[in-house]
Amino acid sequence: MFQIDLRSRRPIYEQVAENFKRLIITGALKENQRVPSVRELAQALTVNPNTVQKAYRELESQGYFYTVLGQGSFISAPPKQSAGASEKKSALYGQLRGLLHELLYNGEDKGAVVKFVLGVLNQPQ
Amino acid sequence: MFQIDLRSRRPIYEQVAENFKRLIITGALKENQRVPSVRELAQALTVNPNTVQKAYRELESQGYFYTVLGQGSFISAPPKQSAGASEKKSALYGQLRGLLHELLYNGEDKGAVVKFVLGVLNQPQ
Amino acid sequence: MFQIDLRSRRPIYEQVAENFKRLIITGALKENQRVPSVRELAQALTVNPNTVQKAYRELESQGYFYTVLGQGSFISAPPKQSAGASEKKSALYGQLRGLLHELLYNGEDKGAVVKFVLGVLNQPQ
Amino acid sequence: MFQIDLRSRRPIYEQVAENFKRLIITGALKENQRVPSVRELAQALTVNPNTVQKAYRELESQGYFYTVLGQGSFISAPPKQSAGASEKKSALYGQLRGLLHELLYNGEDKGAVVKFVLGVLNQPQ
DNA sequence: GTGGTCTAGACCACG
DNA sequence: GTGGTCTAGACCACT
Repeated sequence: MFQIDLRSRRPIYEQVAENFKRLIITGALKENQRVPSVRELAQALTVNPNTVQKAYRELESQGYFYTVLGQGSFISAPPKQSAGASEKKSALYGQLRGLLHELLYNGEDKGAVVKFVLGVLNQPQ
Repeated sequence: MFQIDLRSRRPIYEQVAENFKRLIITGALKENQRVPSVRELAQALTVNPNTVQKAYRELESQGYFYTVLGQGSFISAPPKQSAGASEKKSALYGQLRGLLHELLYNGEDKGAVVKFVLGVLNQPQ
Repeated sequence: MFQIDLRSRRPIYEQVAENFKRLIITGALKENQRVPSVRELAQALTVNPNTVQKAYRELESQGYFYTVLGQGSFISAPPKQSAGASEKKSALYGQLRGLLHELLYNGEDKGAVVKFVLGVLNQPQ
Repeated sequence: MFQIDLRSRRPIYEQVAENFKRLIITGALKENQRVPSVRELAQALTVNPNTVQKAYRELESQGYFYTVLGQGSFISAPPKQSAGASEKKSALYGQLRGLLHELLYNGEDKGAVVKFVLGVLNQPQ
């Protein structure tokens, strides 16, 4: 499904959660699709089941997963426009600003950045 | 100078370093400008001098600061275009792609994103 | 494992790091081998764990060690031939030139130096 | 005469001493040649006279300089073969071994190293 | 048990 | 006064 880097300073459970978020956000995992069970994934990644469990709990609490008792975990629908959404989006915009500044600071050409952004935004989901 | 969140899970020294990086890449701190002494900043933030020291040390090892013995720490010049730079830039582009996807996933309009990006890129440094 | 000189002007953490580098570049410590835990080594050297930690941290940031959370620190693989490598090698050559001049200045015979160099280079790793 | 790097972590007085040693060892400064006065050199390098003074003291105590009261400092003759010499040479050989290992560890070719060493040793002093 | 963070407080070298 | 080192001791997150 994906690889985790045991050597990374980042906790494994965060890496697992991050990977799921990425797959969901990019559309690789669709709404209501079933995800592997904790034990299956733990075995596949050769990590402790507790670690995967922790990742799933986090994903569920952040609204990316939902769980049906006895059936497993599933991908949630994308968020509706709610009160908290604009708050989250402004946080994302803040990160985006920082990233753009960092690219410029590292000598990247503005045109290249714009081109890249347009390329990403226009690719079909 | 800036605020840190003592309650955050993020280590204090990382927050300090992150804030300095932000101020440097956005151009708020200029080349060769002196930064507060370890003791001064520690007092201002009400943290232990060792903690600030750790942040400064990291900033120095990453090339953002340089130190003159007995005189203090100073802002380094922006990185030259070296061989390692492209590696760093591709990492930044990877983060950028993820961020753009996340904005779209949260229902943000493509036009608004493009507008924001152009706004950031065109503002005078 | 090795000895450090508590009286030396050289910081303890640098001595520790230096010793590990020596063991790594001479091949005494192999890739992926586990190194003593911070606490173990601190006890063995009768220094503070923070001091050993600092050494390990530096070795990690310089690419000699890698860390697996909750499991310990390990020896990294030798560096790939990257762009920055030639820069480092030319620095080493500069030191080598100085060292050779110093040997000659101290009256050492050229033949003896050459013999020594060939001996070191040809010994099996 | 030479440049010092104020940004280096290395103390200025050590840099000054090191530079003199280098010039003496490579034969750029000859026996009995007069060196600049402390004040002259301090002005030329724009550093504190105390710092230059400290460097000169160190060079004198290590036998590279000798001082004639009221006339200034001069370059000493190369060391005769004394009891301490072999001790120093074995230390230099130790450093040499380390340097050679480090070059190999960084992927340098043995032939290139040998060629470099021969080149340095055969160049006229 | 592992590494990582933080504090309090002391001492040193450098300029 | 500046950064740098070190200790003792506490607490936390991860596996």
